[in-house]
Amino acid sequence: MQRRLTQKERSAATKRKFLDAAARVLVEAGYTNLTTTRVCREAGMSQGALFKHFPTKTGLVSALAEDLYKGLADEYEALFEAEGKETDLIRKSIRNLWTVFSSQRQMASYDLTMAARTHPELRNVMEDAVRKHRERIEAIAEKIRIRLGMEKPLFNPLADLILMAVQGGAVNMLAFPDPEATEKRLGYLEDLAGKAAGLSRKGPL
Amino acid sequence: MQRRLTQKERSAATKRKFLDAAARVLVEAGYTNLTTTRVCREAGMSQGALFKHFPTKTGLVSALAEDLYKGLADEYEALFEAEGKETDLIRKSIRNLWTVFSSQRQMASYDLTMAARTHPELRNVMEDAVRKHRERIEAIAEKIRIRLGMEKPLFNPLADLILMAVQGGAVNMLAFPDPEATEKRLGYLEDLAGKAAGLSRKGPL
DNA sequence: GAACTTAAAAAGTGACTTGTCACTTTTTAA
DNA sequence: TTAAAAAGTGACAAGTCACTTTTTAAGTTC
Repeated sequence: MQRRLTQKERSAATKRKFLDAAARVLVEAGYTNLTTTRVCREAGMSQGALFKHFPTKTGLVSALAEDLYKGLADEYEALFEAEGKETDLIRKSIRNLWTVFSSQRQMASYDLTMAARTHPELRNVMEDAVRKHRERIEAIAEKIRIRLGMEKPLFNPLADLILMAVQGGAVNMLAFPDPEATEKRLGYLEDLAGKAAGLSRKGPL
Repeated sequence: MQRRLTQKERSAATKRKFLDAAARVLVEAGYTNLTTTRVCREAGMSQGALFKHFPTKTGLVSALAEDLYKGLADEYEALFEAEGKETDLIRKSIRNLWTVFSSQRQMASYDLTMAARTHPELRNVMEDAVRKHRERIEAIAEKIRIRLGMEKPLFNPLADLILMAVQGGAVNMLAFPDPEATEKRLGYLEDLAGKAAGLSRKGPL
């Protein structure tokens, strides 16, 4: 027997339903097809309910953007924690980064990023979300640096480049998947990082 | 006195007008706001004229995608040719790549890329255009490799990584510009490439 | 449990979308 | 010169969009 929900719970649950539905629509159909009508259908709710909780479509999309980026950083942190104190940290960190940046959720985020470019209100929200997201990723990178015992002047540029490359690889891959080429390029990245780390005692790369 | 145009010329000129107008709309307003009405207004032509030359919106957008990618590769080739036999080829090649990949035209292409993800017909066209584009860029990379006298096993992974990183940097920059961070990261890339090239006589990186 | 408040559903509304159609103007060919 | 073909016009049909208004149901308070 299901206990009856309070208004607050009902409200929160409905909001969540809409955000999850919107994320699914975004992944499946892209921002072009992210209509309020479709989100409502996906959520199994009415238009009225949507506009009660998110007075404008921009409001919904902004909330979605924040939710997506929070989820991405959470996921990366969880993957990092799950590694424990294992060896081969560099390789695994790159794989983790790749896992996150090639996910459906990231794809949805890129879709929103492109939309935000010409949508000032959404843009402001996303600029903020992206900055916070980046800070969380950099915080993890710093932990990795300490574990590896690498110096900042060597590690930081390397980490920056790896992040750039993973992002570039991901945006390509998400649009036009090519698993073989992707795997090859990930290998290059791992080699580079491995060599650079190996050289760390002998001076900068 | 303006000489009369043949039908072929008239037709070609009009098509070009629509393609250029569509590109401008795409850059200024994004794919979300790329409507046939707006393209016609921008081109100073009627709706009927547009649909005479491009029977569907998808047709117009597909033609636009091909046109954009062709323009991007042309631009990169032109920059490469303009370099002549100068020194500092690596640094300049990275800058050239960056120039192309951070251009308005590239931004428009990314917008279309995201749209194509959930638009099968456009997707097919773009997959093709992107492949051709990549081949042209790789052909130039090969010329650079020969000039540098580097071995393929060293150069090709490096070039791949640089391309990935430039793409990643560009997609970030186009959406959320940060000239300072961008310049810093470009510097990292140049350092990496320079060091790798410098090591080429002593074996792989 | 009656009175009140909030949530959700149902049924609009007007603006905007792609694509069409009947018609005019320009170019070509005989 | 004239008939046919091609290019271009602009109003409009059919449908979808974001959002509102009206009605019903659920939850809260006295």
